[in-house]
Amino acid sequence: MSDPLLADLNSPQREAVLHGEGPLLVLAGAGSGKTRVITRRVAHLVSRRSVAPWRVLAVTFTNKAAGEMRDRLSTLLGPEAVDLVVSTFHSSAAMVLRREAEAAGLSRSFVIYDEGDQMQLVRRAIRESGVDPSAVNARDVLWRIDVEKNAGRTPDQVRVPPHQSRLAQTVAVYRKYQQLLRAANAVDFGDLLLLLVELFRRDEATREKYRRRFEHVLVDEFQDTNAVQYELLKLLAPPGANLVVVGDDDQSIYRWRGAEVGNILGFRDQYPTAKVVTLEQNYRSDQTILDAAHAVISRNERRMPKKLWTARPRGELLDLLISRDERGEAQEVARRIQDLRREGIADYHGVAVFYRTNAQSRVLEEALRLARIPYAVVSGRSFYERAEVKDACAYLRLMVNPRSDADLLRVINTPPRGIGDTTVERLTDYSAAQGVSAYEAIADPERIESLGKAAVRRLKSFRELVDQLCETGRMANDAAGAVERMLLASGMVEAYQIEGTPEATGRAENLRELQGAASEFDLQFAAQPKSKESLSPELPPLQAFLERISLLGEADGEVGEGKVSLMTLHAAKGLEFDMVFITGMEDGVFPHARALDSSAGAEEMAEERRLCYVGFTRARRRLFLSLAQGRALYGELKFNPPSRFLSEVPRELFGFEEEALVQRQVLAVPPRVRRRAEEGEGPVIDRSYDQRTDFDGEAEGARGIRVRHSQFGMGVVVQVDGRGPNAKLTVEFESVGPKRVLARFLEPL
DNA sequence: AACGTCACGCTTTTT
DNA sequence: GCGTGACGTT
Repeated sequence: MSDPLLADLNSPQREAVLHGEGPLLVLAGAGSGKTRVITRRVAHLVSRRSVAPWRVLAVTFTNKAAGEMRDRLSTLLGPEAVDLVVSTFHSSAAMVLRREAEAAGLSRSFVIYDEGDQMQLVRRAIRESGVDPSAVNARDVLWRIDVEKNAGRTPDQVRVPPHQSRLAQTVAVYRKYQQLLRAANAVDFGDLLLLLVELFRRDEATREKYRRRFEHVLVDEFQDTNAVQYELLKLLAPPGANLVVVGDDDQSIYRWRGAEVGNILGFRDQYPTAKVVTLEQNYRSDQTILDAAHAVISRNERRMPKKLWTARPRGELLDLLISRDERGEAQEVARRIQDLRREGIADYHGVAVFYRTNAQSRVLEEALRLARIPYAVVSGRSFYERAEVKDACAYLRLMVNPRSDADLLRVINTPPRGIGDTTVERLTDYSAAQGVSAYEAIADPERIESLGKAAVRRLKSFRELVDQLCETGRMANDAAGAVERMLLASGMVEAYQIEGTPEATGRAENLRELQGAASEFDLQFAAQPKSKESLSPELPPLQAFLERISLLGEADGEVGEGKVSLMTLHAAKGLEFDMVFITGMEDGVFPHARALDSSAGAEEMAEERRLCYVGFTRARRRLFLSLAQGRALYGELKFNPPSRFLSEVPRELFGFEEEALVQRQVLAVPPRVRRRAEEGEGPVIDRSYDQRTDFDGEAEGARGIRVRHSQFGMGVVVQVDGRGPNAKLTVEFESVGPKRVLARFLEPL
């Protein structure tokens, strides 16, 4: 037992690492060391069981996770780690698709379209598929296409029941959209997986080739896999194969992106021989935090039973912060952060503030700035989303693949060169009618009869520009040089310089930054050790760079050094902090109003609850839960009740004087609920009874009681007329003074 | 082609 | 309450 790969593992972890042949499901609770299990297992396979590194495929969801795993494996294995295939679903699929481009019906130089390109293409597909443009909405259609692709369905596989003309139209657009993608030699993110599934289904020889190659397949965050991803895994690893999936059903928070918790819950149905190992020892949080998390998550019905425990002490009690409104909340958070720092309990780096929706970040940022607390919003994107950067990328992709209509149309008049909407429309009409790409159409613009002389001339000169760029692209032996020449030839930088405004200067700087990113890439690319077993096909530097920026959002959501981190609860997954603040703990904010909607399925609420579990379990030492009594939402002031998740946490886990809060009339503890609470099992805030009918028969006695109205907030009943839910009450509100309202719109506190 | 204005609608967002 | 997209005006 002196093997250093095993020495510091607990017994289930070791069991997972040492597991021999066949499928394995590792149910890894939050903070239970799952990445450690995967990396050790891979290291063990290679160094103790003589598995060739290139026969191991480890798949993750994010580039960041893949990068971390690769780093850890390099440390464990040294140079041998180079041959391991550690990458995201999408990039490994892209690599295989490029290698097998012909069989998959693609050209090897296909480009990958992002959401903006997709949107543009959908709009065009709507126009060209003959469906009534006013009957469909491009956003909805794109969403639906994504859903179908995530489910693994091609247009032909979508079942349209009779009399569903709307769906039929959507499918027609989907079909056209696919044609346009193929014509442009482009794929979208969904295609990367779907086309590979199709290829593996159709072509047994190719499927066998990869089955043989990947003797061991390991999947991280398995709870987030969607139907196509699972299908791909099943094709690659038939029952009985060495497939190791690691995940936590309780942390499945991407259902709306197609993730299927059912994949992990039902894994044993697909892989009946799978061994199951459950990791429940948590190495991150104090017990109090784990107890709170468990109290919330255990209310979900469809989950694998497990309960985290720690060898660590109980730790501090939870803090509940209650503020008047969202600005008060932000100030309170800032104040607490300063306190923590002053008392030497935490440094900025160890503090994170989470919120349910991005819209909440603004007020928080303002308060932190005012308090001079350094912070960083972890969003993970932005740079590659800027218009000028996207334009530049469109040029780069054109250099590799001029048939890419989305890219060509994007930059045909960027910078302005007198090719207006009318000309573009005539061009696309022509190219659609002729069934050629826009690039092919402008080879000879005279053939487009509808065009005037000036337009023809301008299109010709644009075509020359594109050809020149393609030539440059072919000759380039590094990405940075190609970017530089593109920036010059396209006139982009020049146009911004002429404009001269501070904004334009900023844009020009961003373009330089892109060039900088390219040179950085070139250095890495040159230094990268290449093995002949590498899965990634040999790509010219510019193409490799493009592949990288298409598949890699940005320099992954960096948690700033010496800064407080601000992020959505979703973005928090996988991270950990000493101190965690979760703001907006109100029904309607978190859980989100959409999950509260009675028309929403219970699964929505279950997912919010999992999100809450994710949020809680990010905290190592202290967890601050914060709510505002009133909050500006969509431009109007809303008074939402405290989050139900708060009431699910046992009261003894909170470090406050309940009486004081009741006196401040912040916590609603109606007498009968209080009775249960005093018996020791009740929650702090219980609103499980139906408040709306609570005035029934008691209306006369309602005078003087405190109520809450969803619009007017807190108030006191001063007069009662009538009985039951339709009784008219006069209420003195704190915010707006006296109002007459119906009892059923009030919530007694 | 650039600007204005109006209406809408509105989580989360690994790739 | 704010940003986006669709339309209309100059």
